[in-house]
Amino acid sequence: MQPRQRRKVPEGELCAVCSDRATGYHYGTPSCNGCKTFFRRTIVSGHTFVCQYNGNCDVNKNVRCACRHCRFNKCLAVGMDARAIQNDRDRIGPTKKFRMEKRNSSGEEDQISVTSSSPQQRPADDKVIENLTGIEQLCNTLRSCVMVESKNVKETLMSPCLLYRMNTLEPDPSTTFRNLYPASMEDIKMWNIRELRLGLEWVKTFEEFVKLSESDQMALVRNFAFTFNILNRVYYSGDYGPDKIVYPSGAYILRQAQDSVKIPGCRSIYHRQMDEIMIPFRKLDVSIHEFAAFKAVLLFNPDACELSAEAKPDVQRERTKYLSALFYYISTKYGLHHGVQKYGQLLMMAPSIQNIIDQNDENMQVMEVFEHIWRIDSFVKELCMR
Amino acid sequence: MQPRQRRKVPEGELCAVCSDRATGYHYGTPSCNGCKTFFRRTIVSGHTFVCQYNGNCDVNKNVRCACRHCRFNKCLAVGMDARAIQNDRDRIGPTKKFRMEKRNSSGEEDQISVTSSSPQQRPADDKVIENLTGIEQLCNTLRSCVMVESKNVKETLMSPCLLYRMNTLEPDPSTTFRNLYPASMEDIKMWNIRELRLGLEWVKTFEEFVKLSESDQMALVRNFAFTFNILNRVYYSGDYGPDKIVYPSGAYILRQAQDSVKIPGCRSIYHRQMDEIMIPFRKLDVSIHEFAAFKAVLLFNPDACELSAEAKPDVQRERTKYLSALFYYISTKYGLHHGVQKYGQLLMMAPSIQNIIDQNDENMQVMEVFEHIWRIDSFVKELCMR
DNA sequence: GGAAACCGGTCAAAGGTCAG
DNA sequence: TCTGACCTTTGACCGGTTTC
Repeated sequence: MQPRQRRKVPEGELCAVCSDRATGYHYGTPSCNGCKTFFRRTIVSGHTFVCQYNGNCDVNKNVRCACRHCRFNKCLAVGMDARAIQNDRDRIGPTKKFRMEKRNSSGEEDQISVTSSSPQQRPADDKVIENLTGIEQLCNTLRSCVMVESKNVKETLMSPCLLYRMNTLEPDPSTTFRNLYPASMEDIKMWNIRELRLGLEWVKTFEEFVKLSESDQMALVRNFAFTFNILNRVYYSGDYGPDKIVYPSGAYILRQAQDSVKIPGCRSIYHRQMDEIMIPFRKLDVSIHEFAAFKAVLLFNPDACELSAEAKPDVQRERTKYLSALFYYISTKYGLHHGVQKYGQLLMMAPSIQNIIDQNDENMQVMEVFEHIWRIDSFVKELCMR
Repeated sequence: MQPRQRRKVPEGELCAVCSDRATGYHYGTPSCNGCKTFFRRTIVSGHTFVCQYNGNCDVNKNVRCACRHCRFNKCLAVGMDARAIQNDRDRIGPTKKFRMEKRNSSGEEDQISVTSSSPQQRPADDKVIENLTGIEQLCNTLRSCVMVESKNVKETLMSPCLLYRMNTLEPDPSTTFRNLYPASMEDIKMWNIRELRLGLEWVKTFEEFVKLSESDQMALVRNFAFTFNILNRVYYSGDYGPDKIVYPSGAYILRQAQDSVKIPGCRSIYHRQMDEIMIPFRKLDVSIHEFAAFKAVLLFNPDACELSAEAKPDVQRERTKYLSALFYYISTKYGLHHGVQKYGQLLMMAPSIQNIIDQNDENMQVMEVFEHIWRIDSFVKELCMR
């Protein structure tokens, strides 16, 4: 078992799911015997339930059996973690009637249950996710550090990765939260540049990325830079409701963008960032692990414009690697049936994101036409102009 | 469930109410299935009965149904405890075993549902795929039929679906293959219109689509029409190598589009249709089942522009339905490990497709500016112009 | 080494189903 | 309609393993 913290459940502690008396910490959450068993059975069987009502049924001791969909959702919501479910209890004991005899040739027997894991696969996938998550957290620290802005894109790609030299960096007070205030054009520009620079440091942590030729690196980065920017902006936005994107500094953008940040001739894409990315992320309850893996999938885009034909197979292979890791992470956490749905829904956010990025590109073209008014930073230009 | 004690009912114990064979302790009293169920239903429904006689009717196995008043009184008299009755539970779905009609010697599917359970599971998914495939094949026949072009989009959406009236239609000789030849602008226009009309017939086969309001139908259709067009074009293109898209008539488009079909000011998107859709489809060996399900996923886009907020949840639910069905189809066919990869790769084609569609939209804008030269068909305009 | 904590397994007894 | 044989689901309890 994982080194889960062993704690004593306080006398009188209640089940986080149904408020019955908790019998201990089960799957990481104080819970009663009923909810504990219900959660395990649901994961192991892979059952998926459909709410007969609106998906917001009450769950308490008296009615906990009334809607299995909402009960299971509550289990997940209060933090029950399916990874604490053990599937190989019979490693020594001969209690189990039938053992999965062997996976010779066909290998089809693992079609259905998550529990019959392919042993060589999951540890590797876990490692991948763990690694991505670590990088993600480093990134979150770097976001609030002083970053020199002297280098251009190519120079930055060639330089050693800042994420591994964080001890040499100092916090930047202009990034820290004081209070909410409407973002100015300057705020938005500052955060764009900062996030794009962060993105360059981030991509350098991928071994397979660094192996690519300079021009292939540029192709992937130019394809991905603004996606990285927008995804981080909305994912790490403070949650002040569905109508505000809030930067770490407290600067916010409203659904109906303030006049001061509107650009004539450009269609606002902020409301779409909220409706099609921020809200779905929150609804899907995307964890930092899933978020990091999703970004890796998007970075390794074999269809990136100007990517060389030679690099495509490698890029595709990396994408597949992160897709698999993401799937195993999600299906282990949520069970196969729910996992399949969450995985599908997450991936199907990609076309909407692409569409928003395309709209942004178009806006940049417009801004370029009025260059004398809306000067686009040269760094941003290098990364985002076609 | 508050079992007072864990005890087994002794062999040959009789029902305390009617002296039938007891199946266990129910509500604190050894009783038969009939009296157990009768007691619960009476309590839950709140019915009160009146005795037709003197209130002292005999209650035994043979006459226990004669007087419900006296049966219920006896239940109480022998100690059945209404406090052991619980609240309503969730539905559990069909309990009768059903056989898969497919003949399959390997007996593997017994793993899946030895005893069936919740309403939506694999058999439902199979049905979904089967249904989509049937429609897909009807579509392929309709593609080569004479189609009147008199109606506009809304009228077409209101009319009965042609796919169910194919016997009234005649083959259109202009669609049949004679020989390969370079497509003219007229060929391309003709096939665009034909495929878009086909798309309107196709969407009408979706029950959930037809249920939507007129404006929501329009939102989905306008979002999806050109995707349907391009996907069918490349999926059903004859395979004459990676550099040709070939219409059923034999008209072909080259990777480097012929001058005759180039539009000044517009970026060619044909090579991208080949590289990012046609070739991946072939590499992934996408079957007609998978292709049909993938299109259904793309049709039900909850982020479609101008889709009403009320319709979003329904659209999302449909998307999830087809995502699940697609996954189960693929994972059954390829096994979990390879299935996950194929599923992920297929879904991740969506952003590239979106990008191509966006480029096409932009081209349409350009064409519109030169309207006097490139007249866009009004039907196409209705479906594809923003 | 022993107690505490939490894992999965068990099965009597709840509720749900659907021909008859 | 109501009934009840037959089905699934539930959860208190148990033994085993791991962690202090």
